Amino acid sequence: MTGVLRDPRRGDVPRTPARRGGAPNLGPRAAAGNRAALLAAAREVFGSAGTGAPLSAVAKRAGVGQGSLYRHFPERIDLVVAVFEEQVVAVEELAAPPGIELPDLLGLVTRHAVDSVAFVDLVRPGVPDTRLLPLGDRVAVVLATRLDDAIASGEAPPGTTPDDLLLAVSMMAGGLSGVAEADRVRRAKRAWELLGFAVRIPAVTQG
Amino acid sequence: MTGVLRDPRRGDVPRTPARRGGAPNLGPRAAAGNRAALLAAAREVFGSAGTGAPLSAVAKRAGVGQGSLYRHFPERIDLVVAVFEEQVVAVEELAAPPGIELPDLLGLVTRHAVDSVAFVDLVRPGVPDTRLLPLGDRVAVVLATRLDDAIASGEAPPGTTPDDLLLAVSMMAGGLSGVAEADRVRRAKRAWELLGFAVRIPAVTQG
Amino acid sequence: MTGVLRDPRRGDVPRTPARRGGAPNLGPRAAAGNRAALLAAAREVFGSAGTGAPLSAVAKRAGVGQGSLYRHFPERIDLVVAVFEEQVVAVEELAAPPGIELPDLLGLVTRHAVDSVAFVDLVRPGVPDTRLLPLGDRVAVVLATRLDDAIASGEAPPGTTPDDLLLAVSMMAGGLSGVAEADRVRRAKRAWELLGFAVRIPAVTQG
Amino acid sequence: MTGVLRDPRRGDVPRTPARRGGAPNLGPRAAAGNRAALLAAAREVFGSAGTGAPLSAVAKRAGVGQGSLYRHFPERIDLVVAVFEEQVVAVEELAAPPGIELPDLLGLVTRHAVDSVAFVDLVRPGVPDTRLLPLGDRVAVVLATRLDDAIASGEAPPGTTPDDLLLAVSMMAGGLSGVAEADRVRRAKRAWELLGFAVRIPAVTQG
DNA sequence: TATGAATGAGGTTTCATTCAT
DNA sequence: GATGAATGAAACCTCATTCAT
Repeated sequence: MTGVLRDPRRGDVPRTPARRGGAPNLGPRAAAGNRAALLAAAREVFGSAGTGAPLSAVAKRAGVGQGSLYRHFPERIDLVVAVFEEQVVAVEELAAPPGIELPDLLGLVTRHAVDSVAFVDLVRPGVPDTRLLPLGDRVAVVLATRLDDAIASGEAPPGTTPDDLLLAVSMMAGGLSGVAEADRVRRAKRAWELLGFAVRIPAVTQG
Repeated sequence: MTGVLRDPRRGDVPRTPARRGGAPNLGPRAAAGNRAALLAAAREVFGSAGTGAPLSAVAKRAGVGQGSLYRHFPERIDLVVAVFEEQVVAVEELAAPPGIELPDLLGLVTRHAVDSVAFVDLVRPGVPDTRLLPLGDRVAVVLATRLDDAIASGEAPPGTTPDDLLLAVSMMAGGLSGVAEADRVRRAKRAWELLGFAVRIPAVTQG
Repeated sequence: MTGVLRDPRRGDVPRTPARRGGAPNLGPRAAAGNRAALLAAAREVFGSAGTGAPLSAVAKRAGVGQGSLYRHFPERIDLVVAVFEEQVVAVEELAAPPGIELPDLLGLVTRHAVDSVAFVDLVRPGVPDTRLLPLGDRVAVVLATRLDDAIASGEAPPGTTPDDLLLAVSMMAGGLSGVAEADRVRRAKRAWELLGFAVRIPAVTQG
Repeated sequence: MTGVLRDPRRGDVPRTPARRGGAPNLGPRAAAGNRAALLAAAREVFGSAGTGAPLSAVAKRAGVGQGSLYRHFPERIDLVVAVFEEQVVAVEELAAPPGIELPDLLGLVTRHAVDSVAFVDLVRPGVPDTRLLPLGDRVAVVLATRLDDAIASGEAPPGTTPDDLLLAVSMMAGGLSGVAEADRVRRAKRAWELLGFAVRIPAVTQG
């Protein structure tokens, strides 16, 4: 009862009860919906303000209490990873059928980059956290499977290595950073032209 | 008694977020077991982190939902009282047979104090809640029954009053607060020496 | 500009300017006064709520912004140490003149304990932070200088060691914890009687 | 460029709280030197932590009071502009003599990008502040003067427009973001290869 | 009745900005 | 003109408590 330097947030200090009107507690049924809402909100917030955006903004946009955000995603990185994971999965799924070619894959990646400033963070090496690297690797693996065909058909420059693919993606994304929404697609297309890659950018985000 | 509080940041988080039907709801049959588990968990958590420890830690350690904790113990003080009650009962039971003497009783109380930082809360007057006082009184009553004999046999200083007994107990406990587990027993023994009381500390908590 | 997982508090997120009416900025001249006010506030807040009390309460009671508190005392322990340091210095100063005896020193320590629940934290070993130990040691050193005389004159029990002095102090303080203000002095006196020490408790805190 | 941001929690704290007359106030004579120190500090801090880094870190690294920073650069953007301006001037000066070619200019720009994460902010359009655009334009103007010669000599791809030059620069910078210091030059070189430009990167920042 | 998720108040800490000296 | 302290808004995170299932 008289501990020195205990965690001060735990202790003799009386807390006032929570819950005094406000949003109703919808119970556990809201869990899945809340998680989805948080992901969607994070996608938008991170997309426009970067992955360092205030988490309180994410919670607010999701219409969810701060505590719920932390229950689902205890650390910022958990949320970041979850957001990127969705996009990586989308790329992997797109690559599943055999007829898909590199321009389609680059196109989807480009679409994600156009929709979210934060996407660059995924494909660049040297990132501080270990859980992002595997995601970048997964993208690299998928892209690499179509590289030889693309070079053969002139849709990628000869001499392109798998590493170059990720470099090219981050360069394309770099060309978008700070660019107004309306100009992004045009800039992205020109970036790929300068790099000598063919791309087919879908109209809307798939998955 | 060790490692009671795991990193709380990792605590309540659902690993598989929308998993339905996680732990089996045993219904009413679990009630008695849950109550016991909560008490045991509270004894350990309060023992190492004080009676102000997070209740979520108690529920987690008991392997019980938060709601169940609140059903059994609507307020924090209910849980605190229940935990102390166990110890008081143990003292009373120890005192039942006629051959038991003051050093045995003080020894058991000391054992409780050594095992739990929170025990001081019980034996000191002026505590914010009124339900702790009767518990302290019950201890006082039990101890007082053996006081005269103890004085007569030199196991307590002459002139000791019943009030002094509780004061001495809280002094002994004060000498323990903040002391590492390993040193507690030694310190407790020296404390009783300084006070001039004989004690016989049992090896493990009885009851 | 697009760093992943930078410290989120530093970044692209626009901040709104501070300073919109409120307390006037009195300039650096307020520094010394603020520090003193913070110390006084901490003494009171820690004294009644323990050293784990909310720092915001300290800042508020001092009439000082949160930021100023952190400028002067970047971590909680800095404030705790500063508060205790004052009391230790007071004991050391009291001990300076030759005529002072152990009962006077114990009396001052008792006065501090009576005035502040938190004082126990200082004299007990095993405390998590390394900066508190030296303060406890300083008290021990001062008290030890008068121990032999005190034993010789019957003001301390024969066989008392310097270590016992600190144990006795924390026992006395333990006897006070949770006790209402009005009863503290009486309890402290009785505690010292039980321990067999003579004390002379001053009427008000010196220093 | 390394270890720019010391632990901020230890930062502005007064070690000796009430010490009067700490650093000597040199008065107006310090003005020019302070401005230069602030610029140098900002270059390093922004270079490693981005243009959103704490201004207090800049002031501290410059060894200058917070107030002085605000006197010289009332808003963050003023400091950002001033930092970039230096680099633009360096490019312009490099371009002054007639023998200089596009690979030299791109090389200098690349050097700046390699040395500073924040350089991307300059060459991308759509940046929130209007005062960065002119700087980007000045770079564009300078680069454009050598474009035709570069195309003619095969040092730039045929069909490159002046706009493409800035896009290419921001792409190269995008390829660097988040990359460890040691790998930057290698990545930058490969980026220019993918883009089909010749560059001559100087060993150290000029100007 | 048990479960476990939701909520939000309140504590901590940082940092942009102002201002007396 | 320089200094360095003050201020407070806002972000972070925890945890007591409620409530749908």
